[in-house]
Amino acid sequence: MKPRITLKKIANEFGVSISTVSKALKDSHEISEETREKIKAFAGFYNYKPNSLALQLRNQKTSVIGVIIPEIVHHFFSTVINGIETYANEKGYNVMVCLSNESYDKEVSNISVLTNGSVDGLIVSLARETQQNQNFKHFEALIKDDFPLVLFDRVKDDLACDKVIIDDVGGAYKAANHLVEIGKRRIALLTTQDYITVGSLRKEGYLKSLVKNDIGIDESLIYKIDDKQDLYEQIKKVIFVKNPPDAILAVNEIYAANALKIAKERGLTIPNDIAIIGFTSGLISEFTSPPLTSVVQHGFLMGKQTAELLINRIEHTASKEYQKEVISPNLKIRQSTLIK
Amino acid sequence: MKPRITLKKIANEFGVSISTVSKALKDSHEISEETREKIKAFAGFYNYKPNSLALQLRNQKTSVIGVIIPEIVHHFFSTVINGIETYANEKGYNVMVCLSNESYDKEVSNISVLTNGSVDGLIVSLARETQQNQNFKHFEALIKDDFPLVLFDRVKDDLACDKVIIDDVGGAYKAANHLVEIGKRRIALLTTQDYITVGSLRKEGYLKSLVKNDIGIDESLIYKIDDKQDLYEQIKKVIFVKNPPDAILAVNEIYAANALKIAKERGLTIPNDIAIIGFTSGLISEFTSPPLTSVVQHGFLMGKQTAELLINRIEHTASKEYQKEVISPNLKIRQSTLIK
DNA sequence: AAAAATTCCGCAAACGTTTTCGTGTTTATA
DNA sequence: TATAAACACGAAAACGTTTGCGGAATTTTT
Repeated sequence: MKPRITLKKIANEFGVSISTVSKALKDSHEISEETREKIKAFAGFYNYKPNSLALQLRNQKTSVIGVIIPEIVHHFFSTVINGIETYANEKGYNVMVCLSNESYDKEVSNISVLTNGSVDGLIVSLARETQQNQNFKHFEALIKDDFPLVLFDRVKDDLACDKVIIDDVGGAYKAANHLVEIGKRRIALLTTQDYITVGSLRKEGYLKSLVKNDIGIDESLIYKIDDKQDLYEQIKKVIFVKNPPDAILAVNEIYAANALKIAKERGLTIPNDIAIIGFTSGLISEFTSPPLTSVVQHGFLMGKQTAELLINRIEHTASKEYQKEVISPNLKIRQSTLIK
Repeated sequence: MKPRITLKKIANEFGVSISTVSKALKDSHEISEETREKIKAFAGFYNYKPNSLALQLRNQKTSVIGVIIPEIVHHFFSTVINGIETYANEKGYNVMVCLSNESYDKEVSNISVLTNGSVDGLIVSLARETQQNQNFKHFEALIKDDFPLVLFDRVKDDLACDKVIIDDVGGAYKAANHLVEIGKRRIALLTTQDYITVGSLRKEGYLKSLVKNDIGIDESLIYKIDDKQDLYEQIKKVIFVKNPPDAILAVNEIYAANALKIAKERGLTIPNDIAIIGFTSGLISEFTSPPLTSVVQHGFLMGKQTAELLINRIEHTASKEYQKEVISPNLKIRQSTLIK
């Protein structure tokens, strides 16, 4: 790579000082018009751009936001990043993306790398492992130093920082109510292992709905899927039973789509024999047949709000108190729950 | 945010010079063990980390890779980023992601921002607008300065830089051949507007296959979809005709999934009445019914190779010549082309 | 006891920028 | 003609780090 042109080189070219060049390029009245013009012409010709690192160091500000997410090949997370990027860009920030790959160690090391001065603030969604081992020392250290930090989606409640979450309880509640309204009583829940916060919150909404609708809770209808094992086989055990449920609420799109596929394999008609709803973030639900009714999550909005909270923090326009913003999901009704 | 601890502060604490502190922390033999230990203890206690900006400025190296893609809410691009991130991380680099949103202006400004010293190299996939207006001045400027640059997927051939592309011609060729093999003759092509390179390359493969299989080319079977208009209506015109095609080759997943949906609406059986293949990058094809045969694109591998080329460039371990790596897509056969 | 070697540390430059303050020269004012 | 003002520019510090070199003090060698 060719060495970039600097103020010093321009200064040498004209036999003036660095400060003169700097001022000339900023159209300072301190510099004569003649000098100004020739310096600007020269700089323009060589496409001079101030070195960003030098500026960042001097101004003690990078205008970069660090984002750490568990994975990026995931419609929900990429949608959130899109929201973050959009808002951040409007405000003159760039985005540095790091992946924890659900690993605690990677999350810790990402945080360590990003907080060495290269970003002004951090947006994080917790790795699965972190949620599992409940070790938050790396975040507590940040908080102790008042480092601008916003958690989204997968958060830890007692950490003193801004948070943006989906109303998972409400979403599951709405979805389960909908299933009851179309006449279903034996509603199975396909959820995650307990330590995944969103999974247990959605379970909470599901239970709340059953109680409200005077439907007894049948623990045998609650299936905790293990993501590390074969999905298909696990979900098969939900449907290939003597007396299958008449509805399924799945906490994500993949579970729902698999359930749909398996139900059809068993010859059940949808939604009459069995209705299915999934939490969604992607496009799968739209293209299954029948298309799946879904709880949609507004990832873009979430990203924007997350970025907004963070930038307010960075620029000290935030209130002293930490905020927790809750985004309500929508129920998008499609044919998998549409009884004629 | 609390001010971070610096060498200077540690130096003041012990009444020694900054260089002494720096050396002590690096276990230099120039510093007495006593001084070394107390400085290290103090630094450790306050969790000292060298300021990355200062290091970057001094070393003239950021260890950051800039990535500019048209959009991120897209399975293919997020998979590529995943590959880039994985490889870059192994090599000690971080990744800064910017979105052009298919806009020429945004692409130009992203490049301008990223090349002001904040990244060591750039990975780009061209915005749609850039492909349209064929203006590559911003890249030519980079190339003139020998700035490390790698283009992937949506590339411009005559730019003098490394490139990684999918063998789109070969992929479409394979796919069309497969359709012929299962007995189809009236194969419609759902492609993009001409200026999208991948669209026209896939068209090329399609045509090549027809020629090879002695099937006459019927221009009326080639549909150029406009992404800015309603997909559903456009694709409807392909299938709701007097004499619909007996197969469809779609240049992306969404076109294919829509075609499938519409074909079913028209009461056609798949694959007997009409077989469908799509280029894919996402999960939709797996969950449609029947599942769609797809040309799969190996985005992760693409990302890794792209990052590898770039880092070799940055670290001068690359050969003088620019490389063009071609990744062959696979044909994943599913029920939409499986004739019993 | 003198010379040489070793130990321990500080100075200063370098990376590239901005900005305050100072200074010498020219021009305008009294 | 002396003084004040205006003009045009430079020096230097600051952001935080690394590192070659020099030097004082101590220790070892001859």
